[in-house]
Amino acid sequence: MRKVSQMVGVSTATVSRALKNPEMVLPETRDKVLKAVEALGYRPNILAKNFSSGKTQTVVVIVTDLTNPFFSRIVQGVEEEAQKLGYSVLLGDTNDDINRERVYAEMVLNNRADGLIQLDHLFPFADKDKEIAKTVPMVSVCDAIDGDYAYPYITIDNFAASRDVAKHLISLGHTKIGAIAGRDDSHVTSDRLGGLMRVMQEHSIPFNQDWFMRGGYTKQCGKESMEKLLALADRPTAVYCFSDEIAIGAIKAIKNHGLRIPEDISIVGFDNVDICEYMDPSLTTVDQPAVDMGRRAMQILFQLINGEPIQSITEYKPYTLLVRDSTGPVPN
Amino acid sequence: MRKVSQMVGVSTATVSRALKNPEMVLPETRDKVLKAVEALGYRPNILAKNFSSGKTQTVVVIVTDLTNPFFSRIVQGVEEEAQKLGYSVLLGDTNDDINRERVYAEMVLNNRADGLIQLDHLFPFADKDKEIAKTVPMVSVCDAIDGDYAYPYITIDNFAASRDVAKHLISLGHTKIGAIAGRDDSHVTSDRLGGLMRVMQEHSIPFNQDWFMRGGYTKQCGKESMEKLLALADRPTAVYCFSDEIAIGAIKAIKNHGLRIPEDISIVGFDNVDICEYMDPSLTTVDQPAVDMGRRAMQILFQLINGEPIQSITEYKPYTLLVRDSTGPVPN
DNA sequence: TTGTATGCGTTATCAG
DNA sequence: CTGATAACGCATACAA
Repeated sequence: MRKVSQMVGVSTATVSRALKNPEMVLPETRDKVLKAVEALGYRPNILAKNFSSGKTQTVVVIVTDLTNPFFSRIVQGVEEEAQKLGYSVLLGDTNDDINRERVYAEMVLNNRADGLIQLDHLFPFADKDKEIAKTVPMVSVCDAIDGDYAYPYITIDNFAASRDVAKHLISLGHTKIGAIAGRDDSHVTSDRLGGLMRVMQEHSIPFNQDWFMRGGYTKQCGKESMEKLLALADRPTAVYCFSDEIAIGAIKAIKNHGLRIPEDISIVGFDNVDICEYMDPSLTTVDQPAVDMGRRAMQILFQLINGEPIQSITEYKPYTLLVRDSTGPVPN
Repeated sequence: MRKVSQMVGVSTATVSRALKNPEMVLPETRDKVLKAVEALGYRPNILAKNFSSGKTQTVVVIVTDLTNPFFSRIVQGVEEEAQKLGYSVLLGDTNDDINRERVYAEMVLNNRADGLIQLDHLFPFADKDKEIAKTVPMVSVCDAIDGDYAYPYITIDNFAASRDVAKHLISLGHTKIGAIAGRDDSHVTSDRLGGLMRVMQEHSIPFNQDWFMRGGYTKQCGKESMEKLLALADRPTAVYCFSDEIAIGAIKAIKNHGLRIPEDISIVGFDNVDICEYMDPSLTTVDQPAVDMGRRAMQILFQLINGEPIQSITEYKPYTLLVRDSTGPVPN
């Protein structure tokens, strides 16, 4: 910048103004400065800018598993919006490791980032940082952050979505309904389970605890859980999987077992990732607007960072039950 | 930091040394400093550190489509290694938009990042930055950067892998072999196509240009390409897809068309993403060690950033042809 | 409108 | 071994 100012014969302050507040500078001077900038190939040093301003124009996104396409689509949404708002995205794939979660959360405390988007329900900070963490801009997607915090979050109405799933299965004649959940400690899980149980109860259908499995959101977990269900003497005729990944694993287990979908067992997934349409059979699932949720999370984080007021802590996005070929009438 | 120094009664320089070069400071002083740091909850301001050092300890990863699980696994590898080496990863999902590519590439020129990992073969910088770009630490994965550059890259021997695929199909009796490529302008494509054609030639099998389709690496493109092949009067009995995503789309098209795999048409994929094993039929594919490739790219980038010598521009990783159920004997 | 001067937090240099 | 001080590049308050 000094070189530019010398070349034009003005002060560095003028150069700075010409670039950042063009209207504060004579058009004539401005043009000369811009020409010199061009000629010298000057690039503002963002490090200095950040240092001086105390802002990084960067946000951290914490995700447990980037290979889950539902999460990667949310990240895409976050990033798209971040770029529009002039922010960069630091990726934090934790691989379910709590220590890495801490590392990424610390980035906000260290001024490496201005805010945090959590695609999980865990409070990512260490206990000793609890207090200071209350002041950091953070938004979560899908679920509220565990504990007594007031961070905003974007989600869908999991309870209502589950009711729709339950009604769909019951309308097909199913009464022996099982479920495979991803985690056993999140609101998402309890809301989805709650919606399912409520509707079953309304129809006087008993809920069999033996048909409720818990594990991760992965294909592998889905396969293992389904294998356990298949080993039961009395099996469910429909299984509601709390993610498409789980459903994919479950379907594999069922086919390995020599059974057909949906003739022998109906399967419902959750998320509506791309692959659902390409599955055989195509997967009945609940569509979550992943990209939109990511975008919206970034918008709200932006407001938080800039001290703007937030309308509401919880923001619900629309969901849709997509009935495809993996669900069918109950077998006789 | 000033507070800490005042509390202990030393200078800020001593505090800095106690934290960064503990051996340069009396153990006694050091302990006092560390205690004060703890007591005051002092956190080094990374912005200031970066500014002072001119380094960001950050790298940018440019990826065209994060939802492709092959890419997201490479990114996972990059990130894992980056964290080990003390670096953060700025994510740059370009969605095939050349402008976004530029934006991310500029981050290195602006001192927002110290290096760049390109998961694509495009030269990401604008023409005007061509010269300066030659000095930036950059590594690519899968393919060499287009143009006359000497950036290191990590890949597999695509030519040899394709030869293995071709031999496998020919050993099953196939002579009518088609292919669906992702792009028509990369080394990856020409190497894979070259390996296939070479082996066919060695077996005096003609290569039919009508059976060679080009498009993106997506499921959608795979489906569309396959539909065109199916519409042909004379169809291939085996189709080699240059990504698993393409293969998934192709399989859907074949099933929609009422044909069976592999009884009517054999399908080979590429990459060995997780879903391959869960497909019906499970997908014959070429395994690429995605996580390793990402890790290694980060290691080499690290060397580049630190001015260490690179052994070789090209680094080949081992691949494996995994024969599963989507390939079978040629139909009569 | 423009120039001068200062500060941001850390590290490095040099002196003590 | 430790203290004082300069320097990094930019933005801005204040002066002219």
